[in-house]
Amino acid sequence: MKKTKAELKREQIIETAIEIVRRNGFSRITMEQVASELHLTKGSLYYYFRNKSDLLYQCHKYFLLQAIKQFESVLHEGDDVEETLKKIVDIHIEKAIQEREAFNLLISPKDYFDEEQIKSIAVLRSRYESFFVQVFEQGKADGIFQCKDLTLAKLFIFGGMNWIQQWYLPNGRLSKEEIKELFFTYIMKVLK
Amino acid sequence: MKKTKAELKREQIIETAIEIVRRNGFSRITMEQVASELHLTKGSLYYYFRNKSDLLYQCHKYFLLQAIKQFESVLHEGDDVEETLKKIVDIHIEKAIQEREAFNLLISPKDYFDEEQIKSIAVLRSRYESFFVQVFEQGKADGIFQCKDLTLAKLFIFGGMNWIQQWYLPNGRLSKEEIKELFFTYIMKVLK
Amino acid sequence: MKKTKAELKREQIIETAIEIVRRNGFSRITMEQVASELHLTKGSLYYYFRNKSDLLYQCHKYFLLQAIKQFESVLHEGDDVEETLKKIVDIHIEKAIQEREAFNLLISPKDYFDEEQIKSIAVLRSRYESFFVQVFEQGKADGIFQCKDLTLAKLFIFGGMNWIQQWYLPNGRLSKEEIKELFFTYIMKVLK
Amino acid sequence: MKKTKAELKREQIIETAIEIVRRNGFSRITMEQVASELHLTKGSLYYYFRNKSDLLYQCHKYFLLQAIKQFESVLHEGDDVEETLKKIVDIHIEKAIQEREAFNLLISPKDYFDEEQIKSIAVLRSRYESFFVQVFEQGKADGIFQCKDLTLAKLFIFGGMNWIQQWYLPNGRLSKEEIKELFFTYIMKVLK
DNA sequence: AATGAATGAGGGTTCATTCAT
DNA sequence: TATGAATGAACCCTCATTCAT
Repeated sequence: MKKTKAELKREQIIETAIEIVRRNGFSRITMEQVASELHLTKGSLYYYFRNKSDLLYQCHKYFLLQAIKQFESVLHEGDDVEETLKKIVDIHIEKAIQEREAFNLLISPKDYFDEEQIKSIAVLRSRYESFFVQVFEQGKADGIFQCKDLTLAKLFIFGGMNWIQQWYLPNGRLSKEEIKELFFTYIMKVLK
Repeated sequence: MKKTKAELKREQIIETAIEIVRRNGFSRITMEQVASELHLTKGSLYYYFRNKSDLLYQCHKYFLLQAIKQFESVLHEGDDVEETLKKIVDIHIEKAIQEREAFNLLISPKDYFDEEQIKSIAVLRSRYESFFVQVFEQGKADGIFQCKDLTLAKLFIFGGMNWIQQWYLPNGRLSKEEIKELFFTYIMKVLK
Repeated sequence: MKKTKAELKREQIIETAIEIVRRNGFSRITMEQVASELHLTKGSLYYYFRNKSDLLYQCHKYFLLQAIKQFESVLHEGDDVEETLKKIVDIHIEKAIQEREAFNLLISPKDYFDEEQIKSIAVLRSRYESFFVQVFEQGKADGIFQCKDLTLAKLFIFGGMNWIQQWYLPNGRLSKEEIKELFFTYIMKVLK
Repeated sequence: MKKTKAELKREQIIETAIEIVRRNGFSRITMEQVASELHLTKGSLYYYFRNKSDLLYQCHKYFLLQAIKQFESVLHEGDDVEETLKKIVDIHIEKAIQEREAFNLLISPKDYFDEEQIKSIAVLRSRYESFFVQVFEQGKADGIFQCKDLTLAKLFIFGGMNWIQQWYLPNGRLSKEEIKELFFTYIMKVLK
């Protein structure tokens, strides 16, 4: 189970790349930048990653896995449906706000990756989203949620939350907590 | 009120550019491509637009204005709140689906434009969104909507709708019409 | 002796071009700029001038002729050698300072023009310089100047004066008048 | 104290660039040309220099430093004021004649560089000019030179010498040596 | 493992110039 | 006379990628 040196280095590069995305935005990251931040040369990166797309894909994966882990620990707390939902909504919104740019690693790049990579990402995404799905289904089973087509509702709700990234400003009219609170009520309304 | 030749040409270029965005995506459009598609040389474009950013900005504007016009004609039909809302939701969703990449012209580029342009876009965007806001407010005045914080709700709802662009597939489980129907019910739930 | 309309327009263009050189520098003038300042289009300039080089050449000529006229009126005042020299030195220095950028019209562009134009400019330049030469020769005839090789001395002196353009600053240690005064003494020293 | 390979290459590029300036003139050098002359691609130059302005700045610096070195070795010969002056005047004139276009690296580009670069160039220039200043001051201290305002005189003299570049022709009436000789006498006259 | 050096394809921009109307 | 439209050649610059060492 031990990681090889190369694997550790690979992780280190990924973490640095994510950090850069966080700071400079997804679209503005360059191989040069990643390398120099690690005191490496551009060329060296190609020892660890086939190309830029590959590196970005790994970042994507890494970021999603981290988020999944967070969700898992929440689910283990065994709260009731509503409490659990509140918690994972809070986490997701927190990410959308806090990570802003890196959040794009969680959501889009669509046409950036090849077939293979997209498939693999799709799997992880759906694992990520499954936490919401599970809670929704549980709520349905418990008779709390009567919403038609929970799968579509999930997409609507995700959209609402992810969109935050587009408009949120630190010193806006509402505090982060207020937003979370209100969004939760909207989500509950949709589901009920 | 007649348009000069140059203005017509400018529009033609804008339409071509939008078409290219539709096909290839917002981030992959080049001046070269726009020019060649119009049987012009790169240089000629600069007769009509100061630079790429200017062209893209004009596209943005053009696209938004078109959408606004559509909304206006709907509003003039003078239906009740719910019917009006259904109509503009349909239009917006239709755009998100039909335009896909060009839809990005309606939403994001954030850091691509300069101060001035961003301001001007902000004005148009808010005009676009104001159609929703009006309906929401009317609904509130009519006592139909009890939702707390309609401004935030609007953002939530927009997010939900815009997100469609990310997941919609022509031959998915649900038809376009079914999606519109269901989304409308979600939206109504949020607002009530 | 009347000037045709076209000739007048040509002059007007030349004057505008010189004005632009004055403001923006010799190397940064564009046809576009000249045209727009005259409320013309680029294309129209080519009705009056074969090309940019031609326009610039005409400016050169125009500027030189003006300077020559100034000198002529001074010479007609019939002062003695030293007084005359002081006057034309003052005028030349004044130009170097006041015109700065346009002054380049008086001195260099070397490799900008074609054979024909260069020859023609050479003639005018030498007419311009001849005022100095005349005074020098007169001084020699009068026994005031003993300097070896007045032709070379002239070049040395011109260089000294023209160089002002490179270092002069409006609020420098010395006033314009002081500079003129001192330079005149240097020049006299060289000639004696 | 050894130079790295990269530094050597950088020097080689600089030397090539200077060579091109010598041949084609300061204003007509292009990155493309520099690259092709070195059997490199344009892109490669950007490995060594941040941009064209940077390359040209380095050329400027290189050229000035070479000239300074030459002066230094002359000063170490410990001649008297007049002999030293003759030597550095000869060197300067030699450069003005021999280098012609490249000589512009020594004098003008004014508005081509950024603040930082201009400052750095100013320092080197003043170091270059300081050799003349030193000799002038020594001459004054020795009672040989009575000239008023040596600083201004220096500018006058520099102008006279630099101007050579504008008019010198290899097969002119006077040989290089004659010019140097006569110019020296002019300079001495100004200073005395 | 890592580097240094080089590549090459692209992309944006400027501008003198042309020419039919 | 003048314009509007278009051209095309030049140029600068970026960056992912390669590869011998």
